[in-house]
Amino acid sequence: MIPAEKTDLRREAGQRTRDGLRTAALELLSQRGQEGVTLREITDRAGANVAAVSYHFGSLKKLCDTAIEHALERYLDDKILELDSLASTATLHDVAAAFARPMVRALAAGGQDLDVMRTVARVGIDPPQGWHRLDGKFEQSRRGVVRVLAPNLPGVGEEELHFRTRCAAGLLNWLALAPIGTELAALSAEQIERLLVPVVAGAFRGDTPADH
Amino acid sequence: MIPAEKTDLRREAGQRTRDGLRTAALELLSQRGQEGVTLREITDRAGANVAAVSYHFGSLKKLCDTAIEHALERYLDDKILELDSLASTATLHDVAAAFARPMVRALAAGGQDLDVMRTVARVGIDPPQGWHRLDGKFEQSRRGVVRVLAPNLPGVGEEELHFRTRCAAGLLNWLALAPIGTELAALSAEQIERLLVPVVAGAFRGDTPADH
DNA sequence: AATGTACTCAAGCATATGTTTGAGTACATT
DNA sequence: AATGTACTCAAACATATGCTTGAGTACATT
Repeated sequence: MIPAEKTDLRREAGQRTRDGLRTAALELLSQRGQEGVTLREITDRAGANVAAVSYHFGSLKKLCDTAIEHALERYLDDKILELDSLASTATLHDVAAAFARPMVRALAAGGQDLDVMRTVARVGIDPPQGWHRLDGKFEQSRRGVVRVLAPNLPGVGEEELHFRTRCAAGLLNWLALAPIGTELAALSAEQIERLLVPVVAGAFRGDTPADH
Repeated sequence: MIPAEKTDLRREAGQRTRDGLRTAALELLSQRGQEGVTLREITDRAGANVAAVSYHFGSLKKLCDTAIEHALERYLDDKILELDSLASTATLHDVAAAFARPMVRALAAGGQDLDVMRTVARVGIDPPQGWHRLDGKFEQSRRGVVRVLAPNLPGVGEEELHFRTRCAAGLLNWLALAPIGTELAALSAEQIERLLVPVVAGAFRGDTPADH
């Protein structure tokens, strides 16, 4: 007799409700941001009762926090995995491609994957206070980029690499949020990558008058 | 007797109220975006009565539209002026510097200049429908960039130049909105420029494996 | 069969929000 | 001085919003 295998239909229904609310919240957060989300719009979309939010999450705020944190973790895990797959001999183009790939894939795929990216991008603009659980993964991701970037750009200081990394990340986030991203979404992942990776790589490399 | 020189104190007071409301609206729009702005917060900040918004602008929506359009026009005029000042012999670095300068100045100056940039950036994410009055200036600005960019990048197609221009603009907009912009604001305009222009120029130039 | 548990639901509550109203004030015009 | 105009203001209104309540249902445990 293994308790874990017991299927309590009530708990399953509750889990479905929670997932539905979380997904609906993510969708609206990705479109309108934290300020533009309303309780009833979420519950309507999820086919749930308004009271379900208080019951399962405590409040609308907590539901949004949960949805955002879930999205952030998916994003960071994806990004770290992509960077870790790089060999130490990775060229600048390889680094830029790995850096951009999660966003490229999300743009091409659309749907929930893109909702995740858009929500993460919005959080980059309006960062929630009092979140520190994912700080480690954030730092891990940043250090990962600088680590594989540095060998390709020996003349650039670490501080400047950091700045360029954040610029490149901002550029990708912008694509997720702005209309140009929607235009890109009509293309295939390969086409988006061909267009975008040179720009990211160029931002990493930088271009100073002394180069010529 | 010149009617234009008559000072009707009532009209002057009304103009002050309008300006105050518009400024307060811009400030809040730059911080929270269109969804996060409330009537009473604007009127409180402007020291005006709630009815003043309906009286002078018709509705909160129209006040916001006015504030946004005002900001957009200031931004576009500034940008076009900066690009027009470029000689035909401008280097890639010159182009990038001119392209980034309005944002660099706003970041260094802060205050209302930065509010304008932030609001413009937010509009880039959530574009208002039914606005076409400034379409011409928008196109003028875009064509201006491509025009001075093309001689520096003979191997890159016009479509790709357009894409890179939009990426670079997105990068700048991101700086205006995200916390990294606030961090930059501690620096002088020269320091920001030294850090940022190479990144913008690099994004323009692009970087493909064939280059090496 | 009896009790408890996990969840759902319609209705209601308090507050926040955009807008309107009608009176009132200060200035300009005649 | 009398009338009209441009504006301000406190109050009220209707709706939207987040949240709670108390009853009700379906399942699990004993």
